[in-house]
Amino acid sequence: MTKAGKRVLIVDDEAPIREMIAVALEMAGYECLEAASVQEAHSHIVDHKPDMVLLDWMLPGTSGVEFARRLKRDDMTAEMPIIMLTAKGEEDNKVQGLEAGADDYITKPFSPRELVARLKAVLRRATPQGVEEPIEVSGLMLDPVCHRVTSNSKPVEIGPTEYRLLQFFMTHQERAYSRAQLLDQVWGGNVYVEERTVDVHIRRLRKALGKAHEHLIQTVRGTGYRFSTKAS
Amino acid sequence: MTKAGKRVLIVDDEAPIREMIAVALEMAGYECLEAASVQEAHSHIVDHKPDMVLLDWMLPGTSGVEFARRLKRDDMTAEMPIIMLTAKGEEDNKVQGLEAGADDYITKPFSPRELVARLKAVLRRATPQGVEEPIEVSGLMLDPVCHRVTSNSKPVEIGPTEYRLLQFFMTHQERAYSRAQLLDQVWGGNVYVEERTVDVHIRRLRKALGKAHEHLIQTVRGTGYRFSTKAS
DNA sequence: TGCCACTGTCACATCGTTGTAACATTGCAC
DNA sequence: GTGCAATGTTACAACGATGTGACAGTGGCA
Repeated sequence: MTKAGKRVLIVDDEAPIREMIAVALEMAGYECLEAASVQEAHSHIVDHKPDMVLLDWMLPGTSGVEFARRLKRDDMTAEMPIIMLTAKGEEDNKVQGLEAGADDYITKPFSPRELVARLKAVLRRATPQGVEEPIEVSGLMLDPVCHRVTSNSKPVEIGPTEYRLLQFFMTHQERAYSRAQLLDQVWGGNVYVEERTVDVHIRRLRKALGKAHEHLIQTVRGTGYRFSTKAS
Repeated sequence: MTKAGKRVLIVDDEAPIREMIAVALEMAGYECLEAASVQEAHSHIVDHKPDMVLLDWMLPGTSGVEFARRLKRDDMTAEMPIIMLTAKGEEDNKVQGLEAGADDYITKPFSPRELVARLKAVLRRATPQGVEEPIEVSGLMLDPVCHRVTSNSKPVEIGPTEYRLLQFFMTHQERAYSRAQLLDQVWGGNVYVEERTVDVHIRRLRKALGKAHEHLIQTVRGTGYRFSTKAS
């Protein structure tokens, strides 16, 4: 699953565009499914469980946005990353698209290179599929299903960013990450945020974890941070 | 390498613009090279091997796109990230630019802040981290991934410089290095520090390693130091 | 509309690290 | 052994990196 090319479902009513995208993705090592309509897309999703969806804005019948919203509402597909495609000049749609739950947004026309890059970024960010097990480290527990964190059974109140940060750390223990890497992994590749912002969120996270567990997040001077149970 | 300011080549035929960009980047800690033409750019690339290129769309002679394409075709420069600059209203160029291999695309006028942010993001993405294996020598272990050193499984507290020094030694065992060579390799070529500074850091490193492993760092009188498992 | 949670950024405080000098010790040549 | 140069050791001030609190902007929600 990690090694094998991920399955990407391409939903667009124009065959040539689908084809072009498919070729580009296959060259990059992805496996492609194509759908011209929402109905077709739906059956592909049920049958083949793609790892992500490339969704055109304009579709006959149900619009792309509506479909995206539907996918996000359904438990079965809520975790599936979506990239929306839209024609030039409809930049305004961006907001709607992202609000509907899309993970990224590309304006047509786009280069294959850009497409693959964004797709990679989105997939990288996407949480591993399947049943997500709670992670527990010496009394600190993060439950992805309930989206909840407890420290020695006491609930920990943290914002979304701190949650993602903690989740990343708990799924990548012991390893040191630079601020830049954390921005990539936790914030997403294409945002422009100061590196110092990471420090602030680290601080917030530590504070929320309290004395019981703040030591798990270690500063690696001159490099970044690390989540580790071993003393530094 | 990571720490040192990256070298950025600015290619634009208008001197004031180049200058403005250069000032912004230098304030952000980057080293700038400027070129007014493709020819000039080319020789800069050959001579100074910049880490990335800021390329104006409009250039006398060979166009920016053409130059970008050329860079991507050449093995030597294929990996070099490119950000294209273009005047407002030429949005259509975006596709061509990205297809030519540009990694990002900025529309003039832009804020220095945006420029630096994007540049950072592109550089971040372009620097892949290799899979680095831990190195172990008779109970002394250095793990580059975790950025951690242990002596017989007990953590060793050292600063960044001592860490780099130890890493260098462990990847270059048995060989004697002069203070000058160590400054070159560990501190980086273009810094001026007293050679005696090396002695101090050697001392700090030995102290941190403790009796168990300090003997691995041997003094080569009249020459420098050596990391060796054999007794001197 | 106003409230509230969250985010990103800044300014300032704090702490670790760094390079250097000054002095102590060692080893070698004579 | 003596003298000298090389190296070990320590202390310290300057600097840079990180911690910390405050703030304004944003968007959701009642």
